[in-house]
Amino acid sequence: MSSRLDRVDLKILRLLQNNGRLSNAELAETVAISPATCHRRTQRLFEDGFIAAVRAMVAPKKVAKGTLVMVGVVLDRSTPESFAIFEQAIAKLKFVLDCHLVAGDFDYFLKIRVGDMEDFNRIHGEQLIALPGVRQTRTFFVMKEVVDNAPLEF
Amino acid sequence: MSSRLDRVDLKILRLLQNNGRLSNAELAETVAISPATCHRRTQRLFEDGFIAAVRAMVAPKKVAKGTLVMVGVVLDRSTPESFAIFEQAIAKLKFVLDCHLVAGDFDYFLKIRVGDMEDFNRIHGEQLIALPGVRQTRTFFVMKEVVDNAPLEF
DNA sequence: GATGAAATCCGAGTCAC
DNA sequence: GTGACTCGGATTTCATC
Repeated sequence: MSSRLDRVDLKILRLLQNNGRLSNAELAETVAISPATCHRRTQRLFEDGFIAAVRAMVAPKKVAKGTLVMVGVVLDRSTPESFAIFEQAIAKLKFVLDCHLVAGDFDYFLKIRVGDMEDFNRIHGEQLIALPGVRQTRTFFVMKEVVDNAPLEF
Repeated sequence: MSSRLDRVDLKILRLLQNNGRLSNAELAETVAISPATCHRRTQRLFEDGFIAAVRAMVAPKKVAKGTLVMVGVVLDRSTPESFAIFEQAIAKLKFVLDCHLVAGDFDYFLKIRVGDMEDFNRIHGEQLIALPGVRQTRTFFVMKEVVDNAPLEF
């Protein structure tokens, strides 16, 4: 099923991670194999699921999503049912970039992108605390994005 | 400098965000304009910085980075100097995907990807608590990734 | 079973309009 | 903004190891 990766595969993965628009010809030259082979290798990386997707990273500030907020969520009850219902509801909120079930003082951690603080306050009041089973939320406004979404190192 | 976006531009942005490998021809057909026009539009979106980058999303589990951890960090002192030194040091740690300066109970929030818990424990002991000015860290192991890195909605 | 050379075909990028 | 034209790359075929 999941075949192993050799040096060349890893090189291709890293190159495409840094620039998903590299042409097959450029890739082939950089990793020093023929275009035909490179094409086959790359195709296999997609087919075998090593590359989940290729995405254009839209600059958040350019589309009025310049404000980042982290939110810790505690539910009323820690039952599988509560979790399932909460997760279903979360999936519909498009401003939620991350939602992770965690061990510790919170049940969930959310990473949210909105236009500004006012925007967030409205969303918080109307949508977050209204989520099923939410006992409390703790909001951490991001004052500075030091590293956001760094490429995976492997 | 930062020109306005019309319907067509927004469509192109959203399409490329969902599939950064769409050819210009496919794009043009989907948004119902000529390839030449589409090409110029897309080029402009890059030049004007609306698309910061195009990246292949490598499946973390496939490259032994299947364990996600959120870490809250408190520094000894909340001075600009402490912050600057900490941020400089963080930038060198390749396993840190996110690092955000936040308002609230913590100074920084980190999002970290490692191979497994053992891996994290080593890193925590050897690298995280050793970061300059760190008073304490609070670790939140992610037990379930409900939503990770969802595409931006705009 | 993988590779690279060659051959075909299609899209990128540029032009005039 | 469109349509046409040219060139280079994507993709397939095939012989080879």
